[in-house]
Amino acid sequence: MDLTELIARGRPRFRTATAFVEAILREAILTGALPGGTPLRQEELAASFAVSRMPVREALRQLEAQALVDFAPHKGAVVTDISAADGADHYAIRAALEPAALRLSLPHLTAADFERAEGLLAEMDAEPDQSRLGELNRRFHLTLYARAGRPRLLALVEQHLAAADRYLRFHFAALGRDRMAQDEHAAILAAARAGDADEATRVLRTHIETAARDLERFFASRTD
Amino acid sequence: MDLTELIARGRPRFRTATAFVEAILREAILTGALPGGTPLRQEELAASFAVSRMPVREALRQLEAQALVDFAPHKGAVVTDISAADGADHYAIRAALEPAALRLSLPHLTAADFERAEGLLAEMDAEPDQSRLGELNRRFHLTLYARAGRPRLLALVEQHLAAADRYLRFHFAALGRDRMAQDEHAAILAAARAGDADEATRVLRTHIETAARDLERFFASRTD
DNA sequence: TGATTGTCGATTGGATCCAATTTTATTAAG
DNA sequence: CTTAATAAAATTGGATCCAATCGACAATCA
Repeated sequence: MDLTELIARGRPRFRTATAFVEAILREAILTGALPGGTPLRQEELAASFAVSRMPVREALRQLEAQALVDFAPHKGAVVTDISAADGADHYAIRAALEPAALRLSLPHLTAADFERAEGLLAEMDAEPDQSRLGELNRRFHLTLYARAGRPRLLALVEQHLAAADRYLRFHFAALGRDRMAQDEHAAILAAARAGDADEATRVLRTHIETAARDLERFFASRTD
Repeated sequence: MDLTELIARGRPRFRTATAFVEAILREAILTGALPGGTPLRQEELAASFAVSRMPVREALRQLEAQALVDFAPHKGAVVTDISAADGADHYAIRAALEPAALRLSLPHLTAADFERAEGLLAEMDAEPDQSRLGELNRRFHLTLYARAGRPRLLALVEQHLAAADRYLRFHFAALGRDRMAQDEHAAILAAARAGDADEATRVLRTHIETAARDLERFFASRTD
């Protein structure tokens, strides 16, 4: 288990030990540093974080509610496994939520927002580090939804965008970065800029559903 | 604070004290027994539940992740306030998720499922107790989505359906039970039975959006 | 030989205790 | 009388300790 790097920096950035542990663990799970199925022993984690078992326990509880770990009474916590079915589940949620968020947000997007989104696309084209692409992709999407004025909806979208990051590496493995759908991103941005909500949400939904199908195909070919 | 009745029965139904506390608190919040804004003192709750403060803390953490309580460091937990904005947020999420769930579920619904849904509508017509209507309404909706085969999506839908229950009482206060949209429910069921996914999801979305507008109007008239 | 039961080790769940922080009450100054 | 500073009380965050439960392995019996 290689959490030491993540732990080393940024300890005092957090108000409470629980928040600290929770943030680092979530990061580790979403980036794949802690793969699905990894058992999370409380004492071991507590030693790594140099805290007692209690903040670890509370952090694990919160991660459980976010569906990032599975909790079994007296058995312990395990990093939620990724699977074809789970991936399809996440993408189905994204396909439902994100077009709705975009539709609400679009009328209130400013020129500066579009500039920022376009900048993020350019960054993605130039970014060599695969692990940072997920965050850029997330920020691009969230920029377009940011003006929806629905905090809960946005929190849900952000959560499932982050969860989808766990599957992003499979897209790379299967298709390479060329297929990272930059053209689709550009099409979404263009339609949004033109104020065409129907077209923008349609392209966005297709974008997400295409990614879901790619993922499904990858898993299907892998089980052979 | 009147939790004693809820606490008294059904203590040994749960495997752990944390699960027990969490279930009762969620029930109390969703039914309105604990109104929005209520501060949740750990020691006080621990005494009520006859446990120590620790299971209370873990339960509160989980409820925080479910957006039912707000947590502030060193300040404590407070039952999340209901408001026009928050209600609109929940209904926006429902309007996005539920049609998607219905569309996935519809092709796999059986005759028995439709029977069950119809039975629930009949029960709603006959039910005099307002507090049980929320659960019946929830079960009607969930019956239609149950075959979606997407556990996470269904869990999200269930969570936000339950959250919407907190606003159901306002519908009663404003419109009375006649306006409880039984005709809309019947229309959704009829379209689903006919296998018309487009019509069923359209009516469902309208159903949710109408409820959202009613709620908004009620809040608007209330602030005068 | 195979199934069942019992014991031991490991791990989590829960309780109590202490520390840190916030809030409230109090006092002093303007 | 209001306000600022400060001290005391209340409340939460974290650590340590004990109890309960689960898993594995061994011993026993059919």
